[in-house]
Amino acid sequence: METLPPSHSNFIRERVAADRAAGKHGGLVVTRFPPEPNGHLHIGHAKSICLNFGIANESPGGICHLRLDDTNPTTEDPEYVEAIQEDIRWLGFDWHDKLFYASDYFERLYAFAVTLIKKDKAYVDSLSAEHMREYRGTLTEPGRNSPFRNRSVEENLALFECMRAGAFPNGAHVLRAKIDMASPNINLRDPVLYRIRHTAHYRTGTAWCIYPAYDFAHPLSDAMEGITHSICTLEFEDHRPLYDWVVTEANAPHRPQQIEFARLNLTFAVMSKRKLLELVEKKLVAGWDDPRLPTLKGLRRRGVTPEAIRAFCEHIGVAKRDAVVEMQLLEHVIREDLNKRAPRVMAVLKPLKVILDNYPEQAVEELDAVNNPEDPSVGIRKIPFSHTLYIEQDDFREDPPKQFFRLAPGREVRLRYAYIITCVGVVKDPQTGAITALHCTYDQETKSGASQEQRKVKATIHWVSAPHAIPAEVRLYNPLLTTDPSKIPANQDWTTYLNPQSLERLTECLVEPGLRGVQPGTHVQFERQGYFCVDPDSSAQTPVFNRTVSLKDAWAKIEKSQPPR
RNA sequence: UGGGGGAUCGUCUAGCGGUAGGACGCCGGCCUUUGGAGCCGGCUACCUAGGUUCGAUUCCUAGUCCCCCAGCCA
Repeated sequence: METLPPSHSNFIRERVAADRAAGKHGGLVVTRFPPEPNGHLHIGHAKSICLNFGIANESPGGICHLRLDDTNPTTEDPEYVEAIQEDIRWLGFDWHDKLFYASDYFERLYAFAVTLIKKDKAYVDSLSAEHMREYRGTLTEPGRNSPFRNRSVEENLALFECMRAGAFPNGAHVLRAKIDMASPNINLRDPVLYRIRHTAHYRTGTAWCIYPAYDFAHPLSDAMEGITHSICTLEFEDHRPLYDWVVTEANAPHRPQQIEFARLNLTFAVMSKRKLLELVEKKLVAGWDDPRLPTLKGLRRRGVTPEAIRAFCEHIGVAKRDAVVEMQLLEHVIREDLNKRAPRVMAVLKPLKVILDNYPEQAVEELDAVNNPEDPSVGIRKIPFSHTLYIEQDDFREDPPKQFFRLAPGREVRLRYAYIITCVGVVKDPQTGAITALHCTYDQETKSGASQEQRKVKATIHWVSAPHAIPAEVRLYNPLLTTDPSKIPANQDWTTYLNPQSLERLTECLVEPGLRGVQPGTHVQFERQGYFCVDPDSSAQTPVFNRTVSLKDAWAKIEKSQPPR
């Protein structure tokens, strides 16, 4: 095979294509993305969104519904409903007018339940939760029938009606499917279909005090919407017989096909809803949009574009085996995307003063700098150059190790878009011995672009002009976890694996003057350092930058592999 | 342990009885006024054992290992 088909095929797309070819569902493709509004979307959801919307979009006449799966009023919140929609739109997908709520189906779902009761396929059980658990049996032992399993259809109908009417307290009764308490598939041992919850729902208010369970509401919602392919994650695989049972026994008007795939796992990332919520609630992170989180809001604030996320989802593929994707792959697609679009600028994160002894003290030159070597159409800009500059502390070594090409006493480097300079002196704090400034000389003949200058230097470093630079804050992010989440023992407090260095705030940074007043959300590359995104915390005087991802750093690798000196 | 799934380079992922491919990563080299980007080359894989077949990653059998299920969560 020489080239991959457009939009990497996978076993699900193949099945959908085969169904279409066979004329199943009249050749129609209707998918759905069914989040529960009890948390914010993360990159794992993005995989599902790309799959569901992607498949629909590439099928003629195909459509993907957005359905808020809001059947549990105790955990859900309208705040999430809005946020979910915002995130999906931001990712670049459109459900058109196909926005649905499971809660809108409550009346019809109730009718389906009545149908089931009338067929003697469901009954009201009055066992307590604890007793029900005992009656359910274990993985190896069959369950036992509830003593209430043989209630008459009439009694069940009456009881269920009373449940709806609010005659009973929470937990007094449930509606159960009547399937098989001895089934080797535990999900088929008379699963709960409805439970009593005297809790107001964010959409239906107090209209209901009984709420349908996932296993009942989901297949029927799919069926009512005419979903052809109901794509979900692996843990629902052994619910599929139940899904099919509900559709059949409730006499649903349509039979969707459930297909399961493996959810996304990412190294060093917190992906579980529970843990994400814990981080936010315990204020271990700044909020749902903390740039260290793999939430869509966090990634966006960090500076990851929707295009990069979609490319990532394309790269990781879709299969049924459990997999943990390396963070490096995400970083790669982010760099690939930002390399093409992010304008280059110069910023010094940890400044070291450089005095050019032979440069006129009051002189200022405007130098030409290329905005993006990958995109000539964005042109050039002017940057000021003067007698006093700042360079990166990391770009100078008093005692340079092997293969360190940057500045050192007696050595020369090129200043990007400017001149070649030579280090002629080191100023130290007499007290601490810390290096406070460098004296250098510049070579007038080596001005960038001057055609006569052929001299090669080993390194080019970035800089800013001291009198012109503006102060900035830069936030560097490192993995939130010190290990893969899968390697954390279940009996241990996972928060002990939080990386204390996950956020590094640098407040003494200096950036080139053109960055004054940049709009939040702007992407830039700080030359030689990485891609950064302007944070909403920025003020008119002081921009704040989030490091989206660093540039690949060949020197860091060399240095790491060198024996310690 | 009953049931349901899954095992292909370090990591993702292709393969659909005919030379095991791609991406990330890693290692070299070229190029370079970003140690960036780009370009070139290299590295490493079919869970095990049998069987069917001219030929098996693919089909069959028996194992092994991993994941999921005992919520009135989804």
